[in-house]
Amino acid sequence: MPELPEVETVRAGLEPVLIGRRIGKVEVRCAQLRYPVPADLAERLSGARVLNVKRRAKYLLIETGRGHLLVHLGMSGTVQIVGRGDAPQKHDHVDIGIGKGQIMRFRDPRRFGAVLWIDGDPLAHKLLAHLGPEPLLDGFTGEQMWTKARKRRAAIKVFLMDSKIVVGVGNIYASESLWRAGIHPKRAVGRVSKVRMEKLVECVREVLAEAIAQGGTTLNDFKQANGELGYFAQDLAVYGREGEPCLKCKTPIQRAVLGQRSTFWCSGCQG
DNA sequence: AGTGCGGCCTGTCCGC
DNA sequence: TGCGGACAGGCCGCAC
Repeated sequence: MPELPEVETVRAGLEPVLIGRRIGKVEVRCAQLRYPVPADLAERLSGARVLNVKRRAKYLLIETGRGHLLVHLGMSGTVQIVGRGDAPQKHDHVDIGIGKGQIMRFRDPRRFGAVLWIDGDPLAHKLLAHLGPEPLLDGFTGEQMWTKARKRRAAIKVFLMDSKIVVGVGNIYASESLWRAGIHPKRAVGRVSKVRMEKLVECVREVLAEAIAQGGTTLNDFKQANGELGYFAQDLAVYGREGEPCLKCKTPIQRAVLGQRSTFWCSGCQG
């Protein structure tokens, strides 16, 4: 489910609730996620104070006085703040007591997500150490993208979704950004000019920022930390619109599978 | 080194 | 109504 805007929306929702709270009871009902939830999570976490709620790529990093709790939402994960009396449902795998009768609850039907503990510097962790730049920060530039694209033949859309190139751009926002930039998703990345790469970087930034402003994209099950839905779905120009008219030129939107993922584009606007 | 694919899971929807 | 298959927002690890 969640790409960067969705994870950032969750982060922003958790931040004011969690900072300063002391972690209480930790209950792991199902430890078989993408990676096993550490057996000693409760003993490491219980009693720790939350200092910060951070994000790197699509990873949530909850900083405590003892270390970091890493949460990844995978395809179907949500994190909700609920009351202690709120009975867990089938896929509510991890509950973390946060005081004031509240629980931070991790739900993930498909179990592609992760809940891990990190001692020391989280950026040195194996999962985070080799990630590319954050798309909304200065390290993400057309120049840098263009340089990395030299002599590569991969499709620009697949390249854009490579976390070593840039993080956080998933399947929805890759199609959306390429439509805005007027670049065909199948174009070999080594044949995209520097100028068009700069345009693409600008479009990625715009799309992500607008999606964050709308609270993310809810297609099926995405929810913000407070249970609200995300409203960017109504602003999607190509994703999920196969056969419908392009918003700019009325050409029917095309769909194909690229790198095993559904890809949407307008053959009129994207050369 | 770059590329392409299998696999991890459950739920939903569609055609027969 | 039931059943098989395709598909779904992510991403690691492995072959070539």
